[in-house]
Amino acid sequence: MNVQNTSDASGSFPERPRNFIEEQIEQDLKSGKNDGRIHTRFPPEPNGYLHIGHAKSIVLNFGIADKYDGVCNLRFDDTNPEKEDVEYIDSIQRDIRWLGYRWHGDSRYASDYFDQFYQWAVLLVKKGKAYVCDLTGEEIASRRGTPTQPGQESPYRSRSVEENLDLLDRMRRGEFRDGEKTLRAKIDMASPNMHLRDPMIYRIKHLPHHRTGDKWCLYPMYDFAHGQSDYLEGITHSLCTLEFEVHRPLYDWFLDHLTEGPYRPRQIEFARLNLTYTIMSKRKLQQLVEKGVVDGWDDPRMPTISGLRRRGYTPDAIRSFAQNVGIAKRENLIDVAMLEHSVREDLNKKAPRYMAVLDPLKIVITNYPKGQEEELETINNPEDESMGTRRIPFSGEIYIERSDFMEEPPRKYFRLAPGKEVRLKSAYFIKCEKVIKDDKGNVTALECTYDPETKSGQTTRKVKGTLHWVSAKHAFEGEVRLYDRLFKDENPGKNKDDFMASINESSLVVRTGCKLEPALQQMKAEDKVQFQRTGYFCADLKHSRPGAPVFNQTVPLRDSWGKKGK
RNA sequence: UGUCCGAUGGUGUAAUUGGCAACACGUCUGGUUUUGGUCCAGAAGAGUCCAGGUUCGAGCCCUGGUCGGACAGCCA
Repeated sequence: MNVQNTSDASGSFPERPRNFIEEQIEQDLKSGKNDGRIHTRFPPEPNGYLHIGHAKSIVLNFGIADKYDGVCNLRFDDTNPEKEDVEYIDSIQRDIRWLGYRWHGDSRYASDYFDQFYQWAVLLVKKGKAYVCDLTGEEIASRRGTPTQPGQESPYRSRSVEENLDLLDRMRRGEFRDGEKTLRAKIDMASPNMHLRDPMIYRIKHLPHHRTGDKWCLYPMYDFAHGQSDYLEGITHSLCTLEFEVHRPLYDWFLDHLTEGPYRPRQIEFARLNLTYTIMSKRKLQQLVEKGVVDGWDDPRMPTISGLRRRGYTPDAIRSFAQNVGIAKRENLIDVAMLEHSVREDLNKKAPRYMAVLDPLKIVITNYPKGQEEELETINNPEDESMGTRRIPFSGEIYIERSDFMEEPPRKYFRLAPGKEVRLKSAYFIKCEKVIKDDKGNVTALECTYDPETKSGQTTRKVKGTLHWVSAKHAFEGEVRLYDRLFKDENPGKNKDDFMASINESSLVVRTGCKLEPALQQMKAEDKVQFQRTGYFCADLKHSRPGAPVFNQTVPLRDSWGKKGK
C-alpha cells in the first residue's frame, strides 16, 4: 500500500485551476530552488480551537505538500504561556487528524527552539543590533509614533554591548519583574513600516510554560520566533494570512542578521476566510463559550472544526468546501450556503434514509384490519444500491408531519387535505376522510382510508404527493435538535465588538417527542442519516445514550416548495 | 497627509500569461422521480472600479485617480 505522507485523502478531488500560490511554487520548482524540495507548515497558536478558517489553511498547506511530493509540519507557536493551554494542543491535533491529514514527523513547538532564539538574541546584542530597554509599556507606545508620523528613539538605545549583554543575562536569570525591561531590535524608529520601529524581541513573564516549565522567565515575541522557526525547520514556503504581509520585512531582517547562506523560507500571504452570518475570530468565539451563549467550543452551532463535526459535517465536505472557495488576496465574504452545499453533496451519497416525524400528527386508518401489522421493505439509499434495503413496521395508526396536512390547502399543495389522496413512502395510498379537532378547533388527528391495491411496488397508479410516516405503535420517542445560524447579521464581525447584539436567540430548537422509526434507535454517536424529506441528521456525540440517540440537524434538505414563500 | 496589499455577475474563484470573460454556489424555468431531495435540460445575471495611454487587439501592460483592507499589543 502506498502510504501518504500528509494525507489519507488525496485523489478525491477533481483537477482544478492552480491558485496563485501554486503558480509561484511551480516557478520555484522550475528554477530549481531548494533542490526541488517542498516543505510547508501549519502553525497554530494553542490558545483556542480550530475553526473553518483554519481548515482553509490546513487544506492549503497539506494539500500543497501532497500535490508537490513534499511534507507539511505541524508547529505550535507557543511563545505566550499566558494564553496557551494543553487542552488546545490536544484539540488541534485531533481536529487535523480527523480532517484526514498527517503531519511530517512529530508535532513541533516554537518552544523547542527557545535556546536557539536566546543565542540569537545574544548574537544580535553583540552585533549592536539589539538593546535592553527600560521604558514602560505606555512609554514605548507613546514614543512609537503613528503610521504617518515617525517615532522617537528610546533613551536606552545606545547602551554599550557589554551593558546590554549583562542586562539580558540578568533578565534571563529573573532579576527583574514582569515588564521592567525588554529586549528590542535596533532598526529604525522612523521607518514607515511600524514593525521596523525597534520592535520588541523578548519580554519578561514570570510564568511557567506548558513545555519548558520554569526554565524561562523570558519569552520571545511571535515576530522573533515565527520566521526563525520556519528557517530552522527548513520550510520552503510559509503560507499565511494577509495581516502578516507587513511583518515580512522584519522576518527577513532577523534572518539577514542571524544566519548565513542564501536559504530563506518564502512567505506568501493569502486572504483569510470569512463566512456570512458567522464570526471567525478566536477571541470572539471564546467569548461565546465563556458567556455561555453556546455549549462549548464544540457546540454544533460553532464554526469550529469540532462544532462542525458534532453538527454532522464530514471531513470530505469540509475539504471540498475549502477547495471550492479558492485562494486569493482580496477580502472575501463567502455565502454560508456554499458550506451547506458541500455537506449536502457529500451526505446525499453517503447517508442512509430513515423515517422521522418531527412534529407528529396522528392518523387512524379506519379500513385497515384491527390489530394487523406488517413489515414493508424500503431502500436505504436511492443514490447507492449497495446500501441495501430494510424493513419498516406498518399498522393502522401512524404519525405524519403536521405540516403535511392542511385543511384549506393552497394551489399546488401536493400533500394531505380533506378528500385528498397521497402516497405513504414505501407503503400505501391513503385518503383523508375526516378531521378530528379539540374544543378550540385545533386539529388533533385525522381519519383516513387506505387502498390495499396500492402497496408499494404493486401499483402503476400515480399520485402527486409522497409523505414520510412512522407507525404509532412501533415508533420510539426521541429528541431532535434543530439549528439555525448563530447571528442575524450577514457580517456580524464587521464592526469591532457589537457582534453580541446580533445573536440569534432561536439558533437552537430542541424538539422532544419526535416519532422515530425503530431502526433509528440503534444509531450511535456520529452516525449520519437522512430523515426522509427533512434533512441530514447526526447522532450527537455528547447527548446520545445507548438506545436513546439525540439527533442534531446537520442541514435541511433543499426545499423548493417552502421557498416559494408559501 | 506614511508604507504595503487589493478591486472580474448577487457570492467566490478562473481566463493556457496580450486573442470570443469561464466554472462553482445562489436565483429562475422545464423534465424525471415512491424524498417538492437527487438527477437531467435550459435561462437570467458581469463587459472586468474610473480616466487616459501602448497595441491590429487590453480583465491582463503603462500613467494618474477612486474605493476597500492591513499596520500605532510586553497578542499571534
